[in-house]
Amino acid sequence: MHEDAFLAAYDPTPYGRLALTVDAVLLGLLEGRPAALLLKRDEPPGAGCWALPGGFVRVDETLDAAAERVLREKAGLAGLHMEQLYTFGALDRDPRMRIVSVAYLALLPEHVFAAAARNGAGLLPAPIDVPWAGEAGGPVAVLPPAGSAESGPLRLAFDHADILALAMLRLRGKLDYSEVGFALLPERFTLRQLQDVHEAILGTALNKPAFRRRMLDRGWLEPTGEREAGTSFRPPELYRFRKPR
Amino acid sequence: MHEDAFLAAYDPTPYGRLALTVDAVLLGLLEGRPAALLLKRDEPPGAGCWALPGGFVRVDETLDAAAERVLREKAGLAGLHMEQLYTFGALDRDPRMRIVSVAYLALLPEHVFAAAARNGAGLLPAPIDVPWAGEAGGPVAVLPPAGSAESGPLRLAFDHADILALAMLRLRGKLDYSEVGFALLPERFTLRQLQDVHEAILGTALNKPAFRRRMLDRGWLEPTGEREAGTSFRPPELYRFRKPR
DNA sequence: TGAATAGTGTCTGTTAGACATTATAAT
DNA sequence: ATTATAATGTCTAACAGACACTATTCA
Repeated sequence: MHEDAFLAAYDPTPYGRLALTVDAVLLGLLEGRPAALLLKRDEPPGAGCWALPGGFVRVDETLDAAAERVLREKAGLAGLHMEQLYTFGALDRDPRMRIVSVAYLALLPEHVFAAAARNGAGLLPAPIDVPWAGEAGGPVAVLPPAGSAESGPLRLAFDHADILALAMLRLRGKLDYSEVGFALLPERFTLRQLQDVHEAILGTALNKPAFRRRMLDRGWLEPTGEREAGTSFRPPELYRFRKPR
Repeated sequence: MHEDAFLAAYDPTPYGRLALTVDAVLLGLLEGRPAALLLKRDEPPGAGCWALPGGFVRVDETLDAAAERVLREKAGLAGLHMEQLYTFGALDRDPRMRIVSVAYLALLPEHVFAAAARNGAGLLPAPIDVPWAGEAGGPVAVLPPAGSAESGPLRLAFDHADILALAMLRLRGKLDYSEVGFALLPERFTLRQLQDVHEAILGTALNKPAFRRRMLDRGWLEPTGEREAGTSFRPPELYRFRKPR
């Protein structure tokens, strides 16, 4: 096959091997706080640390397909919307060899998140401590879930803390104008639950009437006519997310 | 070195070779309209088409470093801010082999853009026709510059039209709340020029008093006290961009 | 009836668009 | 003076935050 002028100067073989992986940030809510699914690493590098589910990109699959495969094989999940987040290419990300990783982000509804934590081998649902640091975001701390044997913030392998921090920042940025807030909730939810999600992700308190107005005016919420049961006070109405056309 | 459980199942070698490149979207303004620097391809694949400057990522350089090297070697430029845009991994992007490409975006001030077009071998500054298609963006058309031998919209090689379209969309999205609008202008500029840049990128007309207020209230503009020369009417004041602290 | 939260009405300050008006330089 | 554009003032509508108020269910 004819080499063209554009690429001829950069024959890759002399420069050695480079591997490509995908890492999946699987976000959900744990007791109303943002949380991620992590895998415990038993062996080096990063033994004893926690890591994002990930895997190598095969030569015959797209990046999106690799991300979906990781989701399926590592977390037992399928059919979720996954969005490419960023590609991490530091030289020393992995001590074994040069590995560039394309990070993906998926948001898991309540019950899906819980089910994945039960079924995915070794998956730990870990709350993310999101410091309020303005637009810049800042480093996140990942805490052990209640009842875990771990103590103190979890140590994350490789640059996975950076990846998680960027995922939270992206989520924050898209929260106000996109539908991501609904992706973390069950099919039917109350406005209070929706506001709790927003507050947990943003790390700030929100004004109740203004939040209600904004959400209802947007036209994405459909009242179900039903109300939440089991409260010891006035039961709130349940809403459903209706896709905007 | 000890293979760990997480990565053991995905030894990359059985899956064949995969190459990683960077492609640079170098945006500037041509007669007040957004434009990109492109390279003419003389040989297949994509002979006769235009392509973004790009090159393979070496095993001992980061993605950012590879993007800067491409900028230097293909466009003769250095010291520009480059931002990672997206990673493109379709299977048939390049007919020769599986190539995943990390796209980068750089914004070139007026004179830098013009100089690069003169000095970069085979670089063509091509105006981008940005259809106003709401938030979704839509496909862009790249037109030949005035005086060019090309006729009709330029044919772009590989998936580079997609990359350009995404770059324009990203630019649009960041225009209102970030400093990107200033990156395309010379050091001193008038408010009218700034508004023209915004209108060209957004594809819509903007309200003049509101635009002035918003820009001045933001505190990023410093009046130089000087005025533009050579006008046949009241000369506008020249402003300078002052970095927010 | 009290407690607790759901849900609403109203006021106010901020901001953007529309439009008219004034300012200033060249000819 | 005329002309063309710069730059500003003012009115109004939309919207968000603050806060108080009413509504509804269970204990």
